[in-house]
Amino acid sequence: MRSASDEQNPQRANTPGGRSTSERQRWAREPLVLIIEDEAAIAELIRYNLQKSGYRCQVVHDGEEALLAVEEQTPDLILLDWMLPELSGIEICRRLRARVETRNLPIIMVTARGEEQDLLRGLREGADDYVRKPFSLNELIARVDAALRRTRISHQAHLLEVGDLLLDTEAVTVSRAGQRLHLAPTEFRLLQALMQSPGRVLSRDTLLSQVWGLDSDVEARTVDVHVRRLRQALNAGGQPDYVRTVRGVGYSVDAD
Amino acid sequence: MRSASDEQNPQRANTPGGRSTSERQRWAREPLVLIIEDEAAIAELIRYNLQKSGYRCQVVHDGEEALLAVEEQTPDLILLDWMLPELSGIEICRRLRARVETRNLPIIMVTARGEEQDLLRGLREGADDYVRKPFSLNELIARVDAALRRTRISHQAHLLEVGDLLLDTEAVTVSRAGQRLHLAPTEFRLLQALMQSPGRVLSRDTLLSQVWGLDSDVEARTVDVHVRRLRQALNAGGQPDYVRTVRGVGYSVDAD
DNA sequence: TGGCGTTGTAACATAACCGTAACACAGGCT
DNA sequence: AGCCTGTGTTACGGTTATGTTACAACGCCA
Repeated sequence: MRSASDEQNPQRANTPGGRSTSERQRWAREPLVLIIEDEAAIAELIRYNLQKSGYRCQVVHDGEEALLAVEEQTPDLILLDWMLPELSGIEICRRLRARVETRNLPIIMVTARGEEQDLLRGLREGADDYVRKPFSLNELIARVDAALRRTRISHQAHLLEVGDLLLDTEAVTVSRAGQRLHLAPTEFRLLQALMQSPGRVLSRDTLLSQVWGLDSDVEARTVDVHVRRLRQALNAGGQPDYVRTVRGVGYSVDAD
Repeated sequence: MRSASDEQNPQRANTPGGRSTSERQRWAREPLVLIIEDEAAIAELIRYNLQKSGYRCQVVHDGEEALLAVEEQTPDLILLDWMLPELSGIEICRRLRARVETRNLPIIMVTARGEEQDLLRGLREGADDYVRKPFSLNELIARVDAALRRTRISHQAHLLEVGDLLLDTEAVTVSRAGQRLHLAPTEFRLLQALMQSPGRVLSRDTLLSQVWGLDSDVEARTVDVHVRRLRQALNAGGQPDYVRTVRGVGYSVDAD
C-alpha cells in the first residue's frame, strides 16, 4: 500500500533549491510556518527540516502562545499538534476559524496514530489536511507545499467522502467512521474509482479500464472477486454495505 | 464569469404561476433553497420572495448550521452571504466543494459592495454566481432560476420523473416518493421506456423492440407479465397505479 | 531462499431473473 | 346471456448473473 505518496521527489525535501524560483517568488518572502507542538524535540525536528526546505518557522508550545503568535506574526500556515496541554487542537482550530483574519489560514493537523476519531472531527472543524505521527519528513513537507499551493490556486481536494467513508488519494488511506482500514492496492483503486462518482453505476468494463488500465486483458469476473474483497474490508464489523450490485450492469457506492 | 441573469423575463419573479408546469415537474418537488444569512431581516426578505416564486426555503444564520442543513436537507441551491460570523462564506464554499455529494451544488454568493476582492476569490473557490448587495429581488430570483436551470441541464439529463416516480439512468435506481424501489433489470428497462414518453401509449411491439431489442423473438404476452411485475414493484403499498393499460393498444405511464 | 501478501482465474454454489404456458377474469359484441 | 377477444395472474423450469471459495503464480522483503 501507499505506493503513490512516496513518488514525489524525495530529495526536494532536503534541498532548498528543490523548488523553482518562479514558484517561490510569488511570496514576498519565505512563507512563515507556525509550529504548534508541545514536545520540544519534535518541534525542533520539524523546524529544522522545514527551514532546510526554505520556510521560515516559529515554534510555540501551547495554545495561548499560538493565538498570540498568529496575531502578531500572521503566519502563512499552521502545523498544529492535536494533543496539546491547555487549549486543545480542536479549540485552536475553532478560534482561528472564528476570526475573519485567520479564516482561510491553512491548518495541517498533526495527529498521533489511534486518534482517527479526532481526525474527522478536525477536518470538520476546519483543518485542511493532516499528517499522522510518526510522519516521514518528506510527507510533511509535501503536505505543507501542497497546502500553500492550494491557497493560491484553487482548492483541489484529495479527499473523497461518501457517508462515513473517507478516502485520501494523496495519503492513500481509507477510513470508515474514523477507523483506519487496510486495503490492498487494487482494492484501493477500485474504491477510488467508485467513490469518484458516487451513486453512479460503473460497468465492469469501465472499472477494468479505470483500475487495471485500458490495455489490460483481465477477465471481467475478476472485478467481482475484488469487489468481494473490498466489501470484506469495508464491512469488517457487519456494517451496512456501501457497494451496491446492479445486476446486469455493474457496481456503485452509495451514501444512503 | 457568467454573463448570466438577463435571459429571463423579470416579471416572472413575482408571479408564482410564472413558470410552466412542464418546467416545474422535472423536480420531485419544489426546489429547496438554503439561505445562509446572518441578518434576519434580509433573510426574511429573501425567503418571502423566493417562496412567492415557488421555492421552498430554509434559513440558517451561520456556517455551522449551514453545513448541518446541507447534510440533512440536501438543498438544490445555496444562497450564501459572504460576510458571516464564524465560518466565512469562502470556507463554506470550500468545504462543500471538497465533498463529492455537494461538488455540483449551485452556490450563489451574496456580497456587499466593496468586497470585490472576495468576489473573485469566491468564484475561484467554486461559487457559481453572485449577487451584489443591495440587490433587486427580481435579479436575485432571476439568478436563482438561471442557476437551477443550468444544473438541470448539466447533470439531470439522466433523471426521468413522472409524478412521485423518479428514475435515474446513471445510478440505475428508481424511487417513489423518495423511497427507493428494487426493480429487476427488465422491469427497469421497461419502466424507462415508458417514462421516456410519459402519457404516450406504447404498443407491445414497440416495447419489445425497445426493451428486448429489435431482434428478440420473445412473445408479446411476455410484456404483460413484466408489466404485472413492474406494477407490483411500483405499487407495493397499495398506492395508485402509474401504469395504464389501453385495451387493444398497449401501456403507458401517466402522472395523474 | 522462504515466508508473506497480493493477484487473477477457475470452479462451484446460490440467488435472482426470465419466458412461457395455463388458467382466470373483464369488456364488448350479437 | 353467451361468445370472443384481450388482459391479469400465477406457477414453474431453465437460465444467467453474481457470490464465494480455493489455488497457483508472482513479486517483495527480510
